[in-house]
Amino acid sequence: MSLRIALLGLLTVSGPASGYDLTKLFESSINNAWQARHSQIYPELNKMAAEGLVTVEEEGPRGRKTYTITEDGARELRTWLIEKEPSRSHRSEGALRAFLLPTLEPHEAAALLRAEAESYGVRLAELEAIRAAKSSWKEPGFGHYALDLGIRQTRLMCEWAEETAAEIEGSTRS
Amino acid sequence: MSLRIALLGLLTVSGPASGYDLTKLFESSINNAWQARHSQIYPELNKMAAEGLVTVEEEGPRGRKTYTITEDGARELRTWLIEKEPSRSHRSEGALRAFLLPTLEPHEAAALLRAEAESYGVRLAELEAIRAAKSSWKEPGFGHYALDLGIRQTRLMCEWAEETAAEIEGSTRS
DNA sequence: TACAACATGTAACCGGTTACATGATTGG
DNA sequence: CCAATCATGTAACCGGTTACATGTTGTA
Repeated sequence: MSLRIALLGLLTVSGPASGYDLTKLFESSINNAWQARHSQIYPELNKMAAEGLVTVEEEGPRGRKTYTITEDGARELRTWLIEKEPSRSHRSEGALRAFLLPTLEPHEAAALLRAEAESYGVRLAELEAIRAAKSSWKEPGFGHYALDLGIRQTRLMCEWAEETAAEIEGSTRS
Repeated sequence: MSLRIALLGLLTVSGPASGYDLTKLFESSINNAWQARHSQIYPELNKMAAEGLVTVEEEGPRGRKTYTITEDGARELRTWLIEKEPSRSHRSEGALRAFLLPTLEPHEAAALLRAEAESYGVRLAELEAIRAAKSSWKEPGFGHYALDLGIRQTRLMCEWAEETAAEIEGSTRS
């Protein structure tokens, strides 16, 4: 159900857009929260149109269909955000790796964590660059909160990996 | 592929176990990193047995099959941990919600965040209780790192929600 | 003897990925 | 004219969830 919510959200903020536009928007904006390929987006838009959550207001060249969110669609989005309590269960490859660390030799686990910390560090720098680029920019709106959250989470992973590596090395060095 | 990795990890640390045992172990240990139902676990164990990653050493009453990890299985786990670089893409309902916040009125967004902070706070207390119960306990091993990471992540969400609510309220109150 | 817990499986379905397939328009 | 990009779709497959289905053992 979350895919359609994401699409309704994008349509709310971007205004009318085609499936093609939305596919690119997915990649450029919502990417660190959710992902979807065009092969999933197109059929979903058709389903939503059939259910009246979006409408095709105009058809352009190359078969382009421009979708607009309807009142029903906006209501659906709002209801999901406010009334549906967030599901607690989630999958995280990072957490799974954390869980499996003790199956390795301590020096291997520490090395793995150092490498992970390194790569989270790189990612953190990328995200901070994006924020820096946007801050001197117009509307403080879209993706702002999600980006802030993403930066915090990435920083956390980076610090956790570093500290845990140190902890493992510390308790081994005796 | 991660399901089989998780199963191999559990078999490594728990020793030989049945599908039934593993299903319960999933719930009680690895739960905040990954989830799986018995309907997924049983077929996967059969597949892994066919591929030689685990073996059925003994069959007990009620058709109970006790699986043991093989050297091939241990190698598979180790290789995955060390050689496969973590996939960066992940889905997070929490992050999606963050992204969608600006589609709400500021006062609604702030209220939503307060409620989320509240529920993350409850969850945080639960996790800390688990850690406290385990700390005065035996082996500092299993689930330790994953639990620590889970606590940090939950605390982060709690703080982020609280601070973001305050930020939104602050910028509105003019 | 009845109920809870043990124990394993299958089938239908849903969401997501990869790959296949097609064609129109624009710019160099 | 050719290539890149715009633009939409379908089919096969995979991982995961829900529900269905069945039978055994221990214990109150």
